[in-house]
Amino acid sequence: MNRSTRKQLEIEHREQEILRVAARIFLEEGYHGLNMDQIAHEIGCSKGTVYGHFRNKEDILMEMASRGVDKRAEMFSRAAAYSGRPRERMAVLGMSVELFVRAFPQYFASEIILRTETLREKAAPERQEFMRDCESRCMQIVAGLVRDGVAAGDLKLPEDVTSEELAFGLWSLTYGGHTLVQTGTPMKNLGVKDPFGSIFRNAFLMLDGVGWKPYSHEIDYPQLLDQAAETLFAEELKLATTSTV
Amino acid sequence: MNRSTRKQLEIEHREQEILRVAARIFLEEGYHGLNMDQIAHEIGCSKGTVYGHFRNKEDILMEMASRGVDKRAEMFSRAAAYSGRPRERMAVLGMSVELFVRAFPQYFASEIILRTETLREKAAPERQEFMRDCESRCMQIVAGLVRDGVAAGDLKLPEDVTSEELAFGLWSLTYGGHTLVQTGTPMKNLGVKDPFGSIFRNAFLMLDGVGWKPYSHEIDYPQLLDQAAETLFAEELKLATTSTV
DNA sequence: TGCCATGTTTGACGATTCGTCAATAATAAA
DNA sequence: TTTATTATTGACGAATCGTCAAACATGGCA
Repeated sequence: MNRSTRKQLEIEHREQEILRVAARIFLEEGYHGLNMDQIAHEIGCSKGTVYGHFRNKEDILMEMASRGVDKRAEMFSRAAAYSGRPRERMAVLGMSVELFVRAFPQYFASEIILRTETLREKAAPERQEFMRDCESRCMQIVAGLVRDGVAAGDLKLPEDVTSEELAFGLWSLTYGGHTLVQTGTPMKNLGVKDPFGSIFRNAFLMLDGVGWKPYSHEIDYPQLLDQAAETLFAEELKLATTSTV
Repeated sequence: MNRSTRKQLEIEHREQEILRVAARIFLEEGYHGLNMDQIAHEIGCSKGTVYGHFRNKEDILMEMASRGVDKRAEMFSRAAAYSGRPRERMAVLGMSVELFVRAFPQYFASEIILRTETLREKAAPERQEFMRDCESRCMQIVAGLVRDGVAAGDLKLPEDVTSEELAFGLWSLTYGGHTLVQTGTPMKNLGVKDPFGSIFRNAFLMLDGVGWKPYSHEIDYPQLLDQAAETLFAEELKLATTSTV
């Protein structure tokens, strides 16, 4: 290994360090608590060096959010490749969203804050682009599962609804639901005892509404999901349970 | 009118002015473009005076967001009191959300940014409380409509779904959907030609899924909604169309 | 009217964070 | 060893924050 490569590696390693430290600070101290001087201080380099990697705070958050969505896309792939009928695999995919949000709250929180456009656009264009790619991949996997269902004859889409539009609906519902939950909205007081389960059941209503078989009452979904969680997402499951307790 | 009352009115009037100016700046320049010095300068008073009304930027945004949700609750009431069967009224209510988002983009944008908890909690506790009240009222109206449907025998809730949980589902779906749309997510590229319509149709799928009659294909909903928009929301409709063009 | 008590407004101030860039240091090539 | 290139530093100016002692306005009273 020559010197130039070693240096390269050191620089790449620092990028990971910046993100690791930033994620911790962001989770603990929030948007305003996250600042470039502290990051630099904690990883033991100067502010200028941090700015060599990222344009600003939002650029760091965008990288963090993208990695989250990238991770989610990867979880979606695993779910989509699971055994069973398309709707069952969709249920597993839905479960993976909950697992993701609980296992990586910092990723999800960075996604939420970047839904404000004027913050989002402060990030480097390449990172914005990468974020869109990751989101697109997630959409494609979900829409693909819908198409699988159609191909298998398990559902017939209404003529005014495409598979992408149904995927968009599921995305809206889960994004919105988990955001409302994550933001201390006092769901308990509003009569929603089990918000996570509720998001799930509402997604099921949507799929029932489009006539996607087997309907939610026709299969023992809880058992299916427990099984799949153990098999496909053992690691994330562990993270999800430790980070909540 | 004695002088002390006049002074009172002047102070209250200034609070409106602050919000009016802040909304404009926030819409045009975003979160970081909104700053206390500029607000003070534009309404012609000192910064200290602005701080007499609001603790900080987030406090202003919280007031703005609350007024938006309050407005929405008021629109919901009108929709819920419209003529027709409960599901038809629910459709009208759903339409009012789209109208709201398009007519008052600044209100909705402030709601989105305050979904980040560390920003939200910088606002004065009373304002946070007021915000929760407004949200709760919206939920109650929606859940009430669901109960009306049940009472009318138009739907039977599954035993694991309460009317509040269904309302939460609709809230998640519309909040999430409009947020994804409002944040330059390139829906067109993702295969969603008509995002607003898509949110609507997905909500319909959910209601179909729970077996709420009359089903979406059984009624001429577009005609119903056009009619209701003219009758109930003439003013908002005008705002929505001018602000988009 | 003039004077005082009360409440309101002001803007200068210290503190914090941002993002830059000329100077310095480290590394690779000759 | 010398030189060229590349990476790192941290002091700096600019922007914004939130505060508060001093200045100002108001209304009641002699």
